[in-house]
Amino acid sequence: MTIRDVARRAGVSVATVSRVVNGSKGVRPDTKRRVVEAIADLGFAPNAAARLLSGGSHKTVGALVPGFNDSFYGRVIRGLDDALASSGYALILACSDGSDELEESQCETLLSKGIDGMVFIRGGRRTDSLAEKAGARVPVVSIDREAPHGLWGSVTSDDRQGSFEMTARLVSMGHRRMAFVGGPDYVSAYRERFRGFQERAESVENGAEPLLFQGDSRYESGYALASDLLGRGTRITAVLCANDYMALGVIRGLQDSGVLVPAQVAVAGYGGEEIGLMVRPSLSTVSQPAYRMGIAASELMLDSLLKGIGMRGRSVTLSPLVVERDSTGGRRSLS
Amino acid sequence: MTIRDVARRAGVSVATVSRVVNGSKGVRPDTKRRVVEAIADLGFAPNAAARLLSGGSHKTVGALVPGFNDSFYGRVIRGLDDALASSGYALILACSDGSDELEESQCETLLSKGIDGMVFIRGGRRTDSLAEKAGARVPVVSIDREAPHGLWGSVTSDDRQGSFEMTARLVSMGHRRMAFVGGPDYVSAYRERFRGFQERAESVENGAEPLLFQGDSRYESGYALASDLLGRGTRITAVLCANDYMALGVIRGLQDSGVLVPAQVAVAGYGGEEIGLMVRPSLSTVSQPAYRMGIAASELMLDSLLKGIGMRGRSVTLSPLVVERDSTGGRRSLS
DNA sequence: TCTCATGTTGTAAACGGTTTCAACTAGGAG
DNA sequence: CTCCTAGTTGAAACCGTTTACAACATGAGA
Repeated sequence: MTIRDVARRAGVSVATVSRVVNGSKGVRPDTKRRVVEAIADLGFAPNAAARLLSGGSHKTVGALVPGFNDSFYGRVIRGLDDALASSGYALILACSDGSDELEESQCETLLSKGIDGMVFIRGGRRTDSLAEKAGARVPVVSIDREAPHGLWGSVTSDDRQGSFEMTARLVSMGHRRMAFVGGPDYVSAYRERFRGFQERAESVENGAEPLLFQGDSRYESGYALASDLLGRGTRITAVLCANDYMALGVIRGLQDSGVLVPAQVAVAGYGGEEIGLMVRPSLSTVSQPAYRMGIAASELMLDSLLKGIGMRGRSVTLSPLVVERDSTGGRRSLS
Repeated sequence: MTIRDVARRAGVSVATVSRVVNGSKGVRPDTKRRVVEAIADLGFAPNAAARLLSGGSHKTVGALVPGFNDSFYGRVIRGLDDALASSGYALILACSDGSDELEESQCETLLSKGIDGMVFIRGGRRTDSLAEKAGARVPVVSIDREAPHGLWGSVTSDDRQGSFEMTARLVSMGHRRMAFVGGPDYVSAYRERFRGFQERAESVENGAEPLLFQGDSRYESGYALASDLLGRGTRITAVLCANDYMALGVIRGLQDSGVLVPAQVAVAGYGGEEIGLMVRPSLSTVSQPAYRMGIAASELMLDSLLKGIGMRGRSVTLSPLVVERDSTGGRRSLS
């Protein structure tokens, strides 16, 4: 079933069929009708590979996602897709499931589909080198991960600021001894979140090292760390976690040890996951502008695709929003 | 940068380069070395479109996902991807975001990438007609949605059975007046879940119509329906929801009205979402074998792709698992 | 030396579209 | 009637690969 079959059936040349299929003008109405009929009769659908080969583009951007557990990814994807779609571009995804090897092969898979651009969302240990390789072929934007030396486009939210502000809120509520539950070190976002915490906490703890507990970003690790938090000599009154799932884990862990949240210990998360509204106590968190990050990444991408603007050094940083809910709400401000 | 450039640089013909690139044998070692060097020097990467056009296949399957809020989708995707990858197939995704129009265009996008097969996960009102169109081009499998007249492959879990069993558990715990919170009617899974509930509940309620409250599958609708549940004359002691998010909403709604869960009203969800473990009371639910559903769908697909087995009438039904946790645990069995 | 099998390499024809350019048509102006 | 222009249409080149087949070289066996 090729364009030639259609041409034969309609009694015209392949060029004419191509024109009809692509809506080019310069085809007489009745000729066009004949062709359209032939297409319908034969159920013809143009071969994408041939089309792509012969000059065109798929008008498609690929995105590599670590997984779908965090609603963050879903919101980013919606932003990406909405903005790309309005310029006629499509988005296809591949899932690395947080594995470094898988990430590499999935990246190759996407690239081999003839995509026009590539978006990396967060990613793992080796994502930078992948992005560099991909960058040699198509424009690249990374989301929620800093591009080393500004080698490609990046969209982040100001994790340091968000963390700083949330910590400041905790301090203003009277907390003096606080702990941070961190995530894997190779995620720049997690490092920044600790930095923001550190910067605000330090000034209030008279030189005591800010307490850092290392988690793996999942609920279970938060749950497990709860007992470590309690085991400390100094009494911790507030905990900021590098993401919402660990925060939930910490809350459950504390509760299962008989500690009241927020009355005895305040707990805050980071990310603005929707689940934070569905739990009791509802979770205080720093909400990431995920949807807008997707939009911003698309805009960077479209600048490059449509206007040929290079990616080098282009980066956008959005501001997160501190959302106070019940998990930090038990204490009244002492100031 | 084409195969011709490489050929020129290595001083061989394009055929030889192609042989080296594809690892075909019949190339002298030193010739091969020269070609490999030329490829490395030039940074050559074969053009996928040309490759695809000239006989090959991408070895790629596409999947259409409604969204990424439910962890169900993530688990299915992992199953799909794992099983496909072990046969050398890749998976690419597109997200319909629950919108019917978007679903159509995304489907077209995937198809136009030259995929070898198509998987529909759940889907919306118009998914069947889309699947039919897609089925004319490539093998199709639908997950968690029945294929009308067995026109293409389908993998479901036995929603009626799961619902029936959970209801039976509630009955055996002494509940006599129960309600069901349903989801959108066009999702066959939701209809089946109601049927299972109905079948078991009827026999215990002396001919009273089983109570059905219609939700939209989201947390908020569950929350909103909680007051309706309370408004009933008859006192409801147990609620089964068509999915976990609505169940969480119902629980929060009841709690906010001062009703104790599970002491006064037992609430169960459906789906086995991971979030069910992170809330208090932890959520009783019917766990869907999502990962295994992904695996099963891949197997159907690979049967068709590798062995040429037709899809018509092929369907797999897996058994869900009743998971009792705290949200139904307050009552002791009266039997 | 001739023949033949074997191993290596090159030529050219697909694959299914898009697009350039030339050719043809019809109609209006001069 | 001739010339020119605008509107349609078709022939053929091209996109970058794979692969069937032909061609050639080499060494062994007769």
